[in-house]
Amino acid sequence: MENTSELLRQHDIKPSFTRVMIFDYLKENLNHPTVDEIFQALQTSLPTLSKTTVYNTLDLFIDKHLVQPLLMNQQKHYDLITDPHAHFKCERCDTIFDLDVKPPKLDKSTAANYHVYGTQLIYRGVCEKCQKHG
Amino acid sequence: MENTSELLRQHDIKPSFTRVMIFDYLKENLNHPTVDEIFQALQTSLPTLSKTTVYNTLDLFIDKHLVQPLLMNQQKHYDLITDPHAHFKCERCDTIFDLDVKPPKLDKSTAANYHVYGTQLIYRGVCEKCQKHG
DNA sequence: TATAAAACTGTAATCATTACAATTTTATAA
DNA sequence: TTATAAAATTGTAATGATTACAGTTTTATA
Ligand SMILES: [Mn+2]
Ligand SMILES: [Mn+2]
Ligand SMILES: [Zn+2]
Ligand SMILES: [Zn+2]
Repeated sequence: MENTSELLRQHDIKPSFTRVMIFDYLKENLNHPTVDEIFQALQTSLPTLSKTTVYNTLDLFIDKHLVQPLLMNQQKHYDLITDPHAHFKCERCDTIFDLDVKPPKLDKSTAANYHVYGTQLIYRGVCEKCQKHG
Repeated sequence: MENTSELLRQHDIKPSFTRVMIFDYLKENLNHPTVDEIFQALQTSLPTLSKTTVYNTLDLFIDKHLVQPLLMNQQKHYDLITDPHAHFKCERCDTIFDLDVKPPKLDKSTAANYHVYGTQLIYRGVCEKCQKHG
């Protein structure tokens, strides 16, 4: 168990109470929550929380490369950047599953002209449950 | 040079004039255009074209696995499915560059529970031009 | 030629995200 | 401590890409 405040400071983020709460929520919920899910989950412990703050905080985390946004059709999902892994997006139920597959690193010659922050490997299709149901 | 009408028919799409035009535009413009770009480009040759038709047609192409949507923050970009390749998204100028890298295929055991339509490998970062500019 | 189905159009509604001004909290210095 | 400035947070309004939908045109079929 790591210290969130220290980790945020290491990434040039002042660890306000709200920011720590949002970060810890992401750490304990690696199932790619949306802004609404994060907002609703934290409302009881942070009654004055504003949805704008959730947006701002997540954008800050993304800027500092602590969080990766997963763009879905309807709304963004957020994933703490931990071990490199791939995702499977079900196009029926819009669930994002983790896959234990590492995205390939760009070789030097291909990456020569780019400054690469992060990598996403996404498989699109239909999950088992949705295949059965129809 | 392939015959578009025939190709569409092979994918259960009735090759209307509008659909062929939109498909051919995508074939000749592999730079990941948006709906607005497609719409504006085709307006001169199809003066009565509606933006809704562009949306509907692209959704149809996606359903039939002819086109892959690339989700950006602001709006969707569309890429004809041809040779497997990766993308680099510049987070400053929102350009999507093609990379000559093949996304890895899921091995049988990992893909056991999923029906995989397509794969996306996306590198996020800053392109050369944006690095220089600031 | 009549009828039905499919394709297309135009406008209105949706809704996640952003902009922005006001307020509260936190840091800094007299 | 107290005053002042900076940063963080809030709440509401605006934005804008996408979708819904009803009406119209085109195409297929009998
Ligand atoms: Mn994940
Ligand atoms: Mn491409
Ligand atoms: Zn599913
Ligand atoms: Zn750029």
